[in-house]
Amino acid sequence: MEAATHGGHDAHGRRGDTRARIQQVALELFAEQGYERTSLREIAERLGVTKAALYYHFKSKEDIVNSFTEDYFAQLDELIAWGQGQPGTARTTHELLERYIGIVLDGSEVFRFLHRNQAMVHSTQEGKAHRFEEFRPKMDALLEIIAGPDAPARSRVRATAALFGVSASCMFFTPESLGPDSDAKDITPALQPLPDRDELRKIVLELADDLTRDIA
Amino acid sequence: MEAATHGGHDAHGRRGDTRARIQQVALELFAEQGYERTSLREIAERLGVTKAALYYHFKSKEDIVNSFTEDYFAQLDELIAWGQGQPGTARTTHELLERYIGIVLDGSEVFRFLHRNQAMVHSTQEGKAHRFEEFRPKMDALLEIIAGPDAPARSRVRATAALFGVSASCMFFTPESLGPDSDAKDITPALQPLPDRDELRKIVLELADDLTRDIA
DNA sequence: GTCTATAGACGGATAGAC
DNA sequence: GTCTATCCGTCTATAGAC
Repeated sequence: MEAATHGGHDAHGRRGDTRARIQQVALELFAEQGYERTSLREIAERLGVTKAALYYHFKSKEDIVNSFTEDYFAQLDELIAWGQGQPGTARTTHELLERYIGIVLDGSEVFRFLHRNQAMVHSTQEGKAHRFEEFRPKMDALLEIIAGPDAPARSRVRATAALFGVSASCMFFTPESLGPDSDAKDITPALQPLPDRDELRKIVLELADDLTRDIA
Repeated sequence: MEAATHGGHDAHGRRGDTRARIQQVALELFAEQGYERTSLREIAERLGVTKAALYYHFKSKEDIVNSFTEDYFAQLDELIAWGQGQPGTARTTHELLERYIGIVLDGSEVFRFLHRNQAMVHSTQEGKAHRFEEFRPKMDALLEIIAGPDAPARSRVRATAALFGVSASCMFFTPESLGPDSDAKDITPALQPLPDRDELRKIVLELADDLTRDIA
């Protein structure tokens, strides 16, 4: 990921992949400060370009968001499709959780963004149709695969806690948000030191198993 | 709560408690749509007054928020103080979780607001000092009481999952957001039917116990 | 592909009459 | 306590030059 893919004759450290850089900076700022509190001016400034340049690469502010949520949602869809085709066994639940954890861990910055902009996910006003609205139905689908249809309250609650406990843990114990600058502290004290990725994966999976062990 | 406290000689159905009504409507809208996406104009409109009227009761938009987060935060502070004065036993953890669940359940609308406006909680820009910033440190304090100081990664992750799994569950399985209007559906299908409050409390406490059973 | 300049809307907040 | 009227800032988005 560090080495250049083809030569690397960058002029002043930055190539012509402006589009990707916009996505990267936007995701970072949206996740950190929130979508509404981040203006295009701020994104442009940080990139050393002007607002108008952004509109060459994306047709709107929301379009930037959609560009990096698409991959994430596609992964969830794939997981759901897989889960729905499996028998409703404990083995399926375990594997589903394992894969889900992988997705969250891989896309933890996107997940952080979704988490910190929940308000967007839940209410769409006036024609605006961001892709986020697809988020909740996806979580519901996962819940139903885990708990099964028409499951008792206890099962549904535990499945919910598993999914969200796992998500929150992955997010809090993953320092991906820290850009190249803030290396030291930003991390809440109670979380330190951060476990490494594989250890975290194991701990989180165990915990999710504990929550879903005895449910339908 | 339904009966009037003193006579009830309301003119046209609404008393002079405008301030309380502002809080109520604002909380509802902020929780539903998000803080930034809710304008003072919208709040005023729904109350049948003008923006300027709001400024008689509150000095700013943020001031409205602070007015209803204060109680909630005070309860958390009380809980933390209590927890810090207890021995680090399993019994303490159990009771702490029980009380925490009570707080979240009682103030579930406020909690929903905090959850859906995470971006505000995490980044404060330019002098603005909302009380939210106090939220994360409080959660950290609770985590430390549960896991103990210098606990291994597994303990800290499980404590985190317990706290956030519990919170998310309480929020999702509590229909308090539904105003007087939308009585039927708004609730995500996978959660229905909603368990009653006491059943939910029991289920959630059990789950939290499972997660914190074997940790420091 | 990136810039300057600007349109057009809407936001929070205040002054002062009633 | 509530209203009308208004100020001033910022935002998204676009037009058109280079």
